[in-house]
Amino acid sequence: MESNNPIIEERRKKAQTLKEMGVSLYPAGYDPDLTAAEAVDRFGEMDAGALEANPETHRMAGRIVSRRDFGKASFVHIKDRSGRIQAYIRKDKVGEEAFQAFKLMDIGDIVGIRGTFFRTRTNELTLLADEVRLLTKSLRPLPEKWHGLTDKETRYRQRYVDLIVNDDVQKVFVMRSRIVQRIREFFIRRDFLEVETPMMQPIPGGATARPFKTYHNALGMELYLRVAPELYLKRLVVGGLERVFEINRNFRNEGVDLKHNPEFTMLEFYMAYATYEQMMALSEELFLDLVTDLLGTSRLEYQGRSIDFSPPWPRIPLRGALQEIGGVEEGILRDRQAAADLARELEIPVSGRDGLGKIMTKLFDHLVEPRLNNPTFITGYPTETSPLSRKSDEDPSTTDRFELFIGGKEIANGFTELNDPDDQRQRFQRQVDLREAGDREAQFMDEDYIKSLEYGLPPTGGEGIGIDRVVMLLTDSPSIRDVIFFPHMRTKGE
RNA sequence: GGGCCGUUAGCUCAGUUAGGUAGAGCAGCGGACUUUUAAUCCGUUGGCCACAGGUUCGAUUCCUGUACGGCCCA
Repeated sequence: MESNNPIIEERRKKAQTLKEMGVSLYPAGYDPDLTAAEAVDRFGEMDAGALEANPETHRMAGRIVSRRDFGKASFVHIKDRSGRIQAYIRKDKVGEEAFQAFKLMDIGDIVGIRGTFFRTRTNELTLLADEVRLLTKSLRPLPEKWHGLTDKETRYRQRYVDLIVNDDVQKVFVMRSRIVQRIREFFIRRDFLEVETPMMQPIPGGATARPFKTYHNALGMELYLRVAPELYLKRLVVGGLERVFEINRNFRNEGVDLKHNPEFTMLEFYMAYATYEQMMALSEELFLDLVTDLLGTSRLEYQGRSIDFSPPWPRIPLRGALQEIGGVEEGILRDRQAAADLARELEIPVSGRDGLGKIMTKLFDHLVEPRLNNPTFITGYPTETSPLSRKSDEDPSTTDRFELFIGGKEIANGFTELNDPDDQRQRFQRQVDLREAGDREAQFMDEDYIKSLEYGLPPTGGEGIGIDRVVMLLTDSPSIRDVIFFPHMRTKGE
């Protein structure tokens, strides 16, 4: 395809020459005994004299990321999983033949270097090579050292290049891994069981979203990629597992933007005998644990704004938030027509089948959500838009449900679970009616789930947290694509 | 889905004001150089200007469409 690229041609020539010299281009394995970070740990405090007196020899391996040549010597930086370290290769140390071979190695090649440590005149800890071995020949040129790779399309499509060149990228994904690990520990410590439930479901349930459809040949049936694990996890609570959580992928057939990728990672957890109020308290604990452990403070900077995680976090009913923060008059929130008129004024599309509750949530998304910077719970979601939540004992038009907003983004959604099978059937039926009226996001009737409720789901609190968005917050990333290794993009024709 | 913007060397970018078939830095290649770190110095190669049409004597430049991307809105 790019065989006419002169740089690649040049590298293939070098590879050929190396081969002819008897150098293997792709030897098997190596045996490094030290990483860059370990080298700094072990020798970072030693001064030039102490290092000189230290005869320890080590083998290190990594990719050459920079190179400064002299006639009979060269400085390179190699990069391994822990960081970068400089090495100094001298002809008189490695020998004539090896130095000839080294001259044919490029930025991008992966090498193994054995030697002792010393300090340069500029005091940089450096590995003085007595052996350099080619471990993998690289045929493609890397982006330049100074500006690096900034083109977003290339960064996402060729994440491997992004990772080689942009050190901060790896930091984001290391943080992502730590966040997930810390979340696991948090729940396991509280006697939750980590479980896995179907990603392919005959009836996609648990969230209001359009699913992806697929087909199972042997079973001869249509399946959907799950939009949420919720209904399966609650079946497990029916089965007596009482405290379960799952961290896994959900799939939603919707657009791609700064906050949405068609597949994303969700944490859901369910706790028998808990209420949505306890779930809110648990959320505060979880986030405080994450932020203090991983960032060392209860405050973080996100896109230039400071977010303070110190509990307790405000809990504001949806209606109240619309009035106090959104500036909507109370009367409008009692009258479907008035609310719909306001929405249209704000250029928010309203469908004829939207009830007052649905319109209120649309107004909320527009007027209030972007302004909730510090962690805030919004409660009292309309029953109409909450088909799996328990109705409030005080006001059956609302539910025992909350959403958590941080940094102007929806981060979590939790509620006291609806465990009355007859009520659940009616709620599903309402969704089915909406679907028949043309709402492609409406949910399906799930008879087996109702059956499970008929066996008895204990009073239970449940919650879902969007992991990608949490990672965005803790890594100060503006786009969800920055926290997903391979975000979805259109394939490019050749 | 709609609007605006972008796509020029491996990478980062100029150039197109008012049409005359392209330039820099880095990387590469050749040479000098055994403590550099954006190494330095001398020399030098490299382009289907995203793709397809149109206008024109002539298009990277103007027009239309397509693809992909970015940002904003829904």
